[in-house]
Amino acid sequence: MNNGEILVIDDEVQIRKLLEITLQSNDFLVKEAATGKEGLLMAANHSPDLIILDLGLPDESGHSVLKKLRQWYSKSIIILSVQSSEEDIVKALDNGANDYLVKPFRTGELLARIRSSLRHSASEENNSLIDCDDLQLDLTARTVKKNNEIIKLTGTEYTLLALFAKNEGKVLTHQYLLRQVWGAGHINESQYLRVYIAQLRKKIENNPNRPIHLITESGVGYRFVGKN
Amino acid sequence: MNNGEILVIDDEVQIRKLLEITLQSNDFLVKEAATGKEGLLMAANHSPDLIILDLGLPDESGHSVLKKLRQWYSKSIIILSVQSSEEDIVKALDNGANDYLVKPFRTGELLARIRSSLRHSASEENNSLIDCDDLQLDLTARTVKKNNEIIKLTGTEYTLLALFAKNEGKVLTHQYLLRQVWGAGHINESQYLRVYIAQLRKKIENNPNRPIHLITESGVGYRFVGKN
DNA sequence: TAAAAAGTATAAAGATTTTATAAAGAGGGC
DNA sequence: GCCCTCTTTATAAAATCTTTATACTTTTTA
Repeated sequence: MNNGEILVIDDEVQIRKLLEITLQSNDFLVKEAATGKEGLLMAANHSPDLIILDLGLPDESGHSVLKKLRQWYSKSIIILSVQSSEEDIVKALDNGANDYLVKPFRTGELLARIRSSLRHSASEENNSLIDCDDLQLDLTARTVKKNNEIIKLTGTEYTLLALFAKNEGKVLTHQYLLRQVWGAGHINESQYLRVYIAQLRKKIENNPNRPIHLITESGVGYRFVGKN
Repeated sequence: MNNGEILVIDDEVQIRKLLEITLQSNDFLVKEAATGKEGLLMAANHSPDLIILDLGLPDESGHSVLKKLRQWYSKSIIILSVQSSEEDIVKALDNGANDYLVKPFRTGELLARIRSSLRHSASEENNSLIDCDDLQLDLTARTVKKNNEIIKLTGTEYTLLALFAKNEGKVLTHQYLLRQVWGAGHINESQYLRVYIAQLRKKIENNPNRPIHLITESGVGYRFVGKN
């Protein structure tokens, strides 16, 4: 059996080995590259189903590799980063990374993210009907239902939720959300976002204190999870 | 067997081929046009049951084709668009498109939308009688009854209500309503709309202060709800 | 590990925008 | 002219957005 081909771009040999063993035992075909240059080459030759990219590469920064990949590669890229460099993570997400993991990571976490990303890119996500377990949103009718009851949302609330739903499973940064919903002039008004996230949770979550749909990624942004 | 005739207006030959194969193998009769001009002509000659229209046409913009079609063509139009142009999609829906698909799309998704659109317009034709709990409209006889009593509506009131009834459950934007009822030159006269909504509520709602049929979506438009 | 710092959640007050409604004025058909 | 409908105006009411204040949680530092 084969779940797909994954390219790992990382200079640390221990990490590469760990990933190789973990992924292979979960029936992924694994390719490895130790430098950015090598990684770009292998990506072009193999066109893998998913790429895991370490931001702390020696020869050229992971950011530059990410940008070069994104010029032609449209499938999922998951980045690895050390805990301290939150800024790097945000920058990478803004540059088109799909998800991130902070080192050291649990392998269960890694596999969950990989599966989520693969599932996501497989279904292409251009639905105008988005159906979670208890939540249903219809982008042409502009309606949101929870357990078949229409939920009344204000214009801003709806815009925000629709944006999340269209990017299910993916972390959206504060900057990105503020730019998309309030416009480029308001990317520093993080408080707006907090207020509206709280309002949405109050309306769509069964228990707003323990949200299962609108998840906080502290220091980075928020993530919408439909089904798990 | 024949499920109906579909006209595809798209300049990309690959897309046309893909649609032709997909649709024909699902027992639709397919006509194709590569330009807007050709598409308008074929639509007039064949009067297809549904039109699939690419917004990115070369000779005249898809929007202009859509507008010209909507001057006489009342069946379903599904638009195709590239992912980036969200503004285009909103504009097209405002101009009377029934649904949209973002390229690249899965063929399953496409077929689902086509079936949904055909089903919808079929039930619209057969049921030119629209029946809510306490409200009944007959689109061919141009009459509206509330609890079996005929309600007297002016021309504008009727046009507006019929438009709502044909789009039950869907939020209709101010722009769209103004364009459909008063014409493109009056899309800024939101006050007309408010006056007529108030008048309609006075006539069709049991309690105009707490409407259950004509729902306000503040900042966006209105939505008509038949039964709940 | 505990304290400090940074980031997040939430309610609620104030400001602004949007909507509702009545009623007066305008225009057209009979 | 009279009646009906449409358009315009004025004002009240409602809804939404923004800001403020404070409590809480997570992350970082020592």
